[in-house]
Amino acid sequence: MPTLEDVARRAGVSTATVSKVLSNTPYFTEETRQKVMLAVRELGYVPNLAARALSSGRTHIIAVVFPYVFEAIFSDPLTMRILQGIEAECSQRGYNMLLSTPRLTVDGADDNYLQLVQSGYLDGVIALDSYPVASALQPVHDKKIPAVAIGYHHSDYYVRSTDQAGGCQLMQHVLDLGHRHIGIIGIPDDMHFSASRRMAGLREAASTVGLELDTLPHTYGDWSMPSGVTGAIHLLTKYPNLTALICLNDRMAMGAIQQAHAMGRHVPDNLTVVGYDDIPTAALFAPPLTTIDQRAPELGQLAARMLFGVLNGDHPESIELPTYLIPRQSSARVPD
Amino acid sequence: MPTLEDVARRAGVSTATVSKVLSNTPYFTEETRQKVMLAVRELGYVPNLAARALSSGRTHIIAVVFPYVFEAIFSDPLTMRILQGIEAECSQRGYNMLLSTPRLTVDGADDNYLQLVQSGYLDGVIALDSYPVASALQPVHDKKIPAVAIGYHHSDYYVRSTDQAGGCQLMQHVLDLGHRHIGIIGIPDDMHFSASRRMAGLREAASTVGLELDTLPHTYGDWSMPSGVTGAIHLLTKYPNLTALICLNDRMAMGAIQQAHAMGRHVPDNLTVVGYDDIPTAALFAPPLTTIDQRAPELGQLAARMLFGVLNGDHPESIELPTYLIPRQSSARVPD
DNA sequence: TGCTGGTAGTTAAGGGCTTAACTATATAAA
DNA sequence: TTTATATAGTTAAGCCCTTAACTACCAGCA
Repeated sequence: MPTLEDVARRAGVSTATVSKVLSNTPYFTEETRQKVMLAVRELGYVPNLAARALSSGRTHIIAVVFPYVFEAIFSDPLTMRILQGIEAECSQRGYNMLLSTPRLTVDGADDNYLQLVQSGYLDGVIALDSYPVASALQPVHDKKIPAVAIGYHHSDYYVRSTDQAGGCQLMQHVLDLGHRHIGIIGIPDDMHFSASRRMAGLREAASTVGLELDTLPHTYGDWSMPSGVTGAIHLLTKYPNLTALICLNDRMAMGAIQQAHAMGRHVPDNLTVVGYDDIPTAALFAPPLTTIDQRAPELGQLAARMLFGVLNGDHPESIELPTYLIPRQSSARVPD
Repeated sequence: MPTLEDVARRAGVSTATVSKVLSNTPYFTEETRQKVMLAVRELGYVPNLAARALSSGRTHIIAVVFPYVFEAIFSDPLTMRILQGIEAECSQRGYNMLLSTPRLTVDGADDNYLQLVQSGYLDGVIALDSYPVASALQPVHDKKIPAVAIGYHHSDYYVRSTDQAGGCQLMQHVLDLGHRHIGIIGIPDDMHFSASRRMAGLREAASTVGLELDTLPHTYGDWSMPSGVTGAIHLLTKYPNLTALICLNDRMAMGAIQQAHAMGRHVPDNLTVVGYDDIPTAALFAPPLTTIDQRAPELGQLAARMLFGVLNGDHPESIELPTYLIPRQSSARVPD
């Protein structure tokens, strides 16, 4: 592989000149530029990124961090949509995405991840940071690496969805349809910040009609579809008079609907079920799912833009992205 | 940040000793090892990966390449499952995954990708390489970087699913249920190798009952759900006597089912629809989808294992992974 | 004329690690 | 006793690039 020196020799200039021409520094004659570029092309020169990284301290790699907590992060369709948003920005700016999935426990992240963060390999980090158990960005902040959080752990820069408002919209929708016997399939409060915000939203909306959230029948799942099934069994058996089920994500809602059907309840005639996230499948489900769109790709895209802003020395404002109620056929007016 | 030299000074040995102890070279007294490790711990030393890469030529980074052709790769749930398999192996071996999504056209891949491949950043590459338009691994092979293909482009090492056998199983299932008026929603042959293999499988099975595949009504989609809707409109309108629809992936099948319902056909009583891939949603769909499981996570995992084999100087055997028919409720015996 | 300041390019010092080549000692074999 | 060999550690070159500091030149101006 040709090196800078080869190019310099061929172009009849110093390596410094080549380096500077390539990084588009001013103060060079057009002629020198041409000479250098010609040599680069003739030799098929491509800079060695490791050398560049060592010498300049910039790797052009950003890490995208999806912590692994109680569930493989890859089973969540949201992950991909966020990733897609980030990818679009990175590829446009010539940055590379390193995908890291640290195992996160109360003791913090695993050693592999810690090493990676300390290794000097990363120009910046974007992390899904919403697990109360620990912050994936902690070691990143300690090392003073530019970082953007998607979520609720403390970070100078973050993007997040207005989860509380989303929860509020969802409950409001159900209440507007006349439901008062409402069951909740949630997530343990200490598992996920977004979940507890959504719960707070539910509580807020419920209180406007004098309903106390904590008195409503509720159970906990783990985001997965099967846990929605289990949750529905529990609630519908114990509280057969329920007319609506609010689930904190779409996959649990889909599980709940499936189980409701299996138990002879018809959705939505006989039972309203709503979810959260608007994953691609939600629209295709039978019945199509009423849910909250939290604009996941935008979340990723904005996080990436913010990070590049920080890398350029800016101090971008953190962002809260609004949510949108997507009413579909899984929710209906309470039967008289 | 402490460097090797700091550690060496503190431990009272040379930098070479530290380096070798850390990389677990033989010929050191237990005492020296302890001294070095102690100094490492006391200083919180973490090797600088860029320096290590520059000097050793190994970065501990492998690229996972999902080319971008006519559809954002992130909209395919398969992608994630493959990624999951790869991730499991990498994290276990302390390798990092760089996610790259080159834009692939007849002129080859985009410059960003080409640069990345040439940059010396990559110890190895795993690529989804099934697009006839171009091979994402071409530049990787040219550069003699160890690589494993998931797909059909030429590569010394590859894993692939037995797509033809899968197509065969799918058609056989439909034939066994007594269907003879069968419509196909496929993919243009020159779009995707796997798709054309699956078609070959359909053809093979059809011929065993004297049915000529090319005489069957067929149309083309692009893997997406909406294209399944369009395909179903086309086929069911023009050929109302069809009793079965074979779709080359699940998303198109789900679109087709949705459209069939909209047109007053009941699946499966009135129309059998089958898909391919067994994406997570397939089991949750209404009705649950009969499909082919191609073991995507294993595909990823095996590819990663193979790559690490190659990196260790082995010459692993390429692998063809069998497919499994998953009969569910979207297919039924042809009505008399 | 002498000075300032902008333009064009060079020199050379790192950046932090790996590793080939070497030295030095202890042990075993001849 | 000498020689070969395994063990234990060191020295220093090299990986390829960036960049601070420097030289050299020229135009403009008091």
